[in-house]
Order: sequence, then C-alpha cells, then structure tokens
Amino acid sequence: MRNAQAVSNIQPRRQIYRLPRAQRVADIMLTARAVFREKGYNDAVIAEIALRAGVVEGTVYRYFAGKRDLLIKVVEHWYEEMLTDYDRQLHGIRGTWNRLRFMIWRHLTVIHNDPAMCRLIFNELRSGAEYRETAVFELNREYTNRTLAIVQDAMDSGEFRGGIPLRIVRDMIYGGVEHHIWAFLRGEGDFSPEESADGITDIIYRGLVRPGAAIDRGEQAIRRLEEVAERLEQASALVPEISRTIGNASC
Amino acid sequence: MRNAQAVSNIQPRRQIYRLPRAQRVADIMLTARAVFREKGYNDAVIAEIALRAGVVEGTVYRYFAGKRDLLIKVVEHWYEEMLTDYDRQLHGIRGTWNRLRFMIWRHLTVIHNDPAMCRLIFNELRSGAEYRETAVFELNREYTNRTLAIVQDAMDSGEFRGGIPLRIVRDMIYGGVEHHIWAFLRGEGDFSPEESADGITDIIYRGLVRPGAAIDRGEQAIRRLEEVAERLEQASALVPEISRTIGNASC
DNA sequence: AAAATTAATGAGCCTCCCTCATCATGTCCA
DNA sequence: TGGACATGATGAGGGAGGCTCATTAATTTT
Repeated sequence: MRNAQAVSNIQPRRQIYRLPRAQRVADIMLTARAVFREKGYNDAVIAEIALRAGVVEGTVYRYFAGKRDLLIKVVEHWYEEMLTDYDRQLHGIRGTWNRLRFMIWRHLTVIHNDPAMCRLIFNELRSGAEYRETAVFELNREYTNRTLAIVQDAMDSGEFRGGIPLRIVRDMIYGGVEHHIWAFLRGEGDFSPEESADGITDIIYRGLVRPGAAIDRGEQAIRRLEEVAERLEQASALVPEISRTIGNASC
Repeated sequence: MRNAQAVSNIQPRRQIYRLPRAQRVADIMLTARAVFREKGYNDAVIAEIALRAGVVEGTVYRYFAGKRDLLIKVVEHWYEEMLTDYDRQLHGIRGTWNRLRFMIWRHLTVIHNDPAMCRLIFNELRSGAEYRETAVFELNREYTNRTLAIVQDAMDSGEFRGGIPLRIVRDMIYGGVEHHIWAFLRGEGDFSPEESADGITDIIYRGLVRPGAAIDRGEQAIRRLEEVAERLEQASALVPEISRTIGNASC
C-alpha cells in the first residue's frame, strides 16, 4: 500500500480515460449485450455492466435513459445485424414451397444460433408497453411482410386459393415457430431447424394450396423435384461444363 | 384526535383480527389477483396488496414465499376455475372440423374474456425459469393434449393423413392463437373469437386432411420426372464442385 | 387462569435503479 | 503557451420496493 493512501485514507481517483461519445456508447452496448445474454433482463445489474465496461454507473446513465432503454438499444443493434442481406439470400430461391420453407428455416436458425438474445426479445422486450415504438417492432413487421408477399404472390398466381386473411397466415407461421421453440429457449432439449421447418412448411403449404392442383403423392414428388431442380440450378452455375451443357433451365 | 394519542404520540395498534389460515390466504389471493390484473406483475406492489387485503406487508410473506410465488398461486387458482367442465362441453360436439374449431374458439374466448390475466400468464409466468414446475404448465399440457387427441383420432380414422408430428400441430394451433391475440393483449384493437377460430381451423384442417387420389395424367409425368431427378442427383455426386456446394440436401 | 400456540405486526435491512453536484480532460483560440 | 470552454466521467446518495425477524397479541389448550 502506498504511503499517501495509508496516511490520508483518500483513494486517488484512477486515471480517467475520456472516449468520444460514439466509442463509449459502443463499448457499453457491447458489454450490456453480454451481460443481458448471461443474466437475462431482470437479473442483469447496471453496476456490473458499468464495471465490465470500465466505467462507473453514472456514466451508463449519461448515454442511456435507463435500463429499459439500454435493453432496447442493445436488441435493436443486434437485430439490425441479423437482418443484413436477408433479401439477397431469398432472391436466389424459386418456388413458393421453397421460399416459404426458407423464410421459416431462416427464422428457426436465427433462434437456434442465439437463444439468449431471442429470449430477451420474446420474454422481455415484447412484453413491454413501449414495444410498438421500438425499431424492432418495425423491422419485424417488414420481415414478416416479406413472407406474406410470398403468400400473396402464390394467391395471385392461383397456386394458393384466395380469400385467406394474410394476417392469420402470418400468425400461424410465426406463432407456430415461437411456440415450437419455447422449450428450447428455456434450455430444455434441442431442435432441428431443418426438420422443424419441413414440418411447419408442410402444414402451412397444404393449408393454403388450391385443392385439386397437386395432390397426394404428386404433391410430395413435385416438391421434391422443385428442390432438386433448385439445387442443381444453383450448383450448375459454379461448374462451367454443366452450365454450358444445360444452359439456363430456370426459365 | 383522542387524548392518549396526542399526548403520548403512540399510535394504538388497530384491532387485530385473526383469521383461519385458509381464509387469510383466500383473501390475499383475491386481492392480489385484482392488483396484478390492474398493474401487471412488475408494477404491482406487495404493500398495496397487503393494504387492500387489510393486512400488513409481513403477513403476506407469512403465507407466500415471495412475490413470484404469489403470482403463481394466483394464476393457478384462476386457471383451475377456467378448466372446469371443459370436457363436458366438448363431449356434445361431432366431427373433426367442429371439434377442432371448438377447441380453438374456446381458447380464443378465454383470452377475449380476461386479457389481463392472460397477459400475466403469457408475459410473466411463462418467462420464468420455474414455469415447468408450475401446475399451470401441467394443466396446460393436459388441455392441449385434448386437442391433439382429436387430431390423432382423425389420423386413425384416415380423415387426416398420417406421419404428421403432433407436436408441430399443437405448436401451430396454440402458437398461432397466441400470436394472433398479441396486439389485443397490448390493448390495440379487438378481435372476433368466431372469425379468428374459423380462419385458424380452416388452415389447420386443410393442412392435415388427406387429399383425394392423384390425378391420372399427373401420375405418369411425375414418375418420369422423379426418375430424371434421381439420375441427376446421382450424377451430381460425381462432380466434386457440386457435391461440395450442395452438401446435405435438407438445407 | 396460566401456558402454549400461532396469527399479525411493523421497523428496518438490502439491493437496485437512477440523479446530480462536482471534477477532470481534451480542445480551441488569443 | 496558457486560459476559457465544452463535455466526458465520477461517486455519493436518494428512493422504491422486496423481504426478514424480533416482538406483540389473539386464541386455544390444559
């Protein structure tokens, strides 16, 4: 122990590093993300976030209006990362069944990859009264609308029967997914995004498809053929010999 | 003001009424139900519950292990009331479609009649780590199993196609319902249990029902295409670039 | 009527969220 | 180069609310 401390009992303030606002905010948000992930919202303590971010509690409140605001910002940031290049991926997929299946699989995979973060969204963020004002709400809306656009297209083309309220389709897809992963989010067991996506897509597709169009074993066979064609098309683009031979089959 | 008070400044303890344990517990739970309904879990304050129940804060903790325990007991009590004579009602309904529709409608109606209580269950109770130990969890399980029994019966009789994982059916029905009523629970707008039940039942039923026999001319074409797909897939396995790219067929 | 039992009390502890007066540091300009 | 200024950062402390426990008092038992 140094002499000055021992005598005067005054703790010298540690060296203070002043960071530009943006940097400090980023630091705190990254730390907060980790702590929220580990502890959940209620058990996360601002003091710990501050400590691990290398600042004092008051500093957190300088940049965030409160604990709840911090949560919202953290989730928004994460969510925006997630949504990058969704559209580009979907763009390469053909056929209503495949596109629907992709959207569902994708959603399941995000949850599978970061359950703790999704817990925050489902359990904490969405319960709050201010959820509608959140950017997550709006981003989510856009995201689900992309799925509904697929359904709408299929209705327009006659593949799906008409007169189905889109809202209900959305609720059954995303509600079904959520309900499906509840146990996993509670840490009970695992699930396979692939199998689950197959099961959900199967029921939804059959529930919407125009009867008499493609039925029974024809249904399955056609779906499988679509998938094969899809994969072969994508793959063939990579192999000069094949693409020269086959040409573009997708038209 | 009475003299004794003015002089000694000692508040005489008000008359204490000692109630039998069961009575006190019932009183507190009923008050707690009201306060939780009005304020939600987080904004409900034990002191207020105690005050309105005519006891002091410590008394609440004499009968309940904590705030969370109180919530659980309150919800369990309410849930058990709800479930009375479900079976009897279902008994009088014939036909798979009608029975499914009844179960869905019933669920929607419960939510429609007591949104505040359902908010507690969906937003608070079910988020907690101890949900699985709850009686609500078990009661809910039994309840949804009744729906699955209807589906199973229909599969056995051949009305529904086989091989559908029951768990997914359950998730889509109850998840779909929940997602559907989210906005309503947040106090945004209303919904019609009848119309919603029709829409959900419609998709589920069609998603599960056994389709008619395959069409004649489709049959041959499909068989031929299947063979082609088979050969192409096998051939593609011989081209390293493709098999590396495609990988597992299921994603 | 004394003893035993147990319902009920309420002061007060503890943990957190959050505020704010104060201090420190980096920047700009004379 | 040094003083003024803007703003990053501090940390003690206020306040709310969940929860404890030693004490008091009503009721029952002996």
